[in-house]
Amino acid sequence: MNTKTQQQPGQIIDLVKVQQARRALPEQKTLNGLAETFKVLSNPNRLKIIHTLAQQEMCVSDLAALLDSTDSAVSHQLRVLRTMRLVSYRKEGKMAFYSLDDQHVRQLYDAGLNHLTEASQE
Amino acid sequence: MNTKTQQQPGQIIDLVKVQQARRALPEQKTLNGLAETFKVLSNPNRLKIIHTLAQQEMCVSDLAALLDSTDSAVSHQLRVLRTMRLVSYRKEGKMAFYSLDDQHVRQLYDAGLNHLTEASQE
DNA sequence: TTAATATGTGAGCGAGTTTTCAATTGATTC
DNA sequence: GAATCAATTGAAAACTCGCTCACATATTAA
Repeated sequence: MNTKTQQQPGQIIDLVKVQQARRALPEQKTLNGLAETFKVLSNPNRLKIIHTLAQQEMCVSDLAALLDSTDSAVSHQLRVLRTMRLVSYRKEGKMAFYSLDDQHVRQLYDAGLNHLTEASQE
Repeated sequence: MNTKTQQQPGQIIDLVKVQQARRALPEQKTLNGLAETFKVLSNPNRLKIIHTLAQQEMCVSDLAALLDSTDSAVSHQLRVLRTMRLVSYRKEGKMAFYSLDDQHVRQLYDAGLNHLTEASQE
């Protein structure tokens, strides 16, 4: 009659393997944090910001010029990075000078660059 | 009249700094590739898949059970990973056993985990 | 005070992503 | 053959992202 075409969970093939794999996984909270960290690095414009601010501080309008973007768009991106505590800024008059405030992200960025160049050599 | 409230490019403050920063940036192509690589790691379920397949092969329905997801959703994710050549699989009867096929991603994943745990210790 | 400039913000739109749903394929079993 | 099962697929729904636009805020200059 109407027993629905079983798009339900699905059958487990090797229960022991699944249980063992589940134990080997990091906590969900950890994975979420990790995904968030990678997500912030998953956009070319944010990568440019991170790359640049790792070397020197820069104000919003100069970043906008560098990225061929608008002040507003950059400001939105900087808010994301600020919220994640990856950048900090100092105010000078009407200007805000941003700089990178997290070495881990910087190292991940470098690791990514290295792996990319290594991978392309194969 | 109607001179629009200057949401245009915006004024450059320090031209030299912008030019110098521009020279220091990697090529756009490189940044796009880098962003792509990080994007694949920006989802908790894909991280679980990568973590698991780095240690052992597993079939689709067991992965679905492990992720508390459906066979279909997992199959879609695996197609993404397959397209990026991060996983490969062998067929055995009606089952497909997937495994990780890219050490770079694995290393980036590990680097991310390390940095996350280091960061939380501060 | 008025104007100009640098930055910040909320709403909303279009594009992209991930899941769901329904159906299909290919292998196995009866 | 028909039934069952693992996996895959295509389309649409649901959700997320990054941008633009219009406006707000804050500082400085006239």
